[in-house]
Amino acid sequence: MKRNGRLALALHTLGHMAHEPERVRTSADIAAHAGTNAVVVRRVLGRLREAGLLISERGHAGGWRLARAPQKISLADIYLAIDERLIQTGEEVARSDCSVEQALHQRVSLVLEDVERSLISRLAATSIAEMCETST
Amino acid sequence: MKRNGRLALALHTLGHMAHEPERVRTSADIAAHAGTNAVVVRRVLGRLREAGLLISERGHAGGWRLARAPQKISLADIYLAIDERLIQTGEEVARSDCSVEQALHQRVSLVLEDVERSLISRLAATSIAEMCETST
DNA sequence: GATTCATGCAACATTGAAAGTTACGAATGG
DNA sequence: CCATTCGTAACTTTCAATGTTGCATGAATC
Repeated sequence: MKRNGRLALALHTLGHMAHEPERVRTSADIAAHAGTNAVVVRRVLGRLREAGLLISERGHAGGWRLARAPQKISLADIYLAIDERLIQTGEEVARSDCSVEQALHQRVSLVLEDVERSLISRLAATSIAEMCETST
Repeated sequence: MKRNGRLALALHTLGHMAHEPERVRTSADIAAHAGTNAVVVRRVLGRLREAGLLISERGHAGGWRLARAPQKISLADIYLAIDERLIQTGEEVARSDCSVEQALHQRVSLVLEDVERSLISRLAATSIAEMCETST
């Protein structure tokens, strides 16, 4: 898989799940479809499970399925569950004895946080259910 | 230096330059102040020169200086000159025989491009001259 | 002109995070 | 009991950013 992989994998997979919510998928199936590895899938989807978006079951008929109706899962839910920010905030490089550095960091961080909030609210406006309608 | 290094280095350096526009700085000086390497500095500032923000001169009294008044250089100018987008667009992974993938990509890209535009217009509102006023 | 200082640039090495892989344990159903 | 599937740890691979070295070029000074 390319870069930015976790979020892309999560969105893609949940998109398909929204299309057939009843179907239970194994990590191996998902990995094959996404062209990646089952362990990677478990790593990524594990975060979504922790966030309450997915349910996983072990054993013979086990696998992954949505934890709630696809209409109730937004792109923002997924974005927040995967800890992979599209907007690189200035990190923690903040402290510095250089006043220019500090002023700069403060100003830029403010803008970035604002932009991030805006991004999230835009993503929150679309559910994964709407995604597959669009693709029909 | 940490991650996100090019943009941070560029902003930091131009911030200082705005403070003392007349002073010509060598790559070595800038590198020492930023805790990095002179070649890295030249690589990064080279982009700003190509974008017309900086002027570099070789030889004995050579070095780097602003190409125009600091009031005329915005944070957006720097952001655009450094080809390091804070907003990771979906790259070129677009083409795929999977309709869910395509619908997803299209939707997310639209939002990201919009957010990117918004970021740039916010950055354009601040000049590097204003940055050092703030730090005074 | 020789020397010195600085950038320009190419080639290589280092680093670090993400992805991929292997291996094994635990749980579930037949 | 056995096949299946997730959970997780440990290790390897990959790749881009950064750092490093070396040398050519240009400009000022002697």
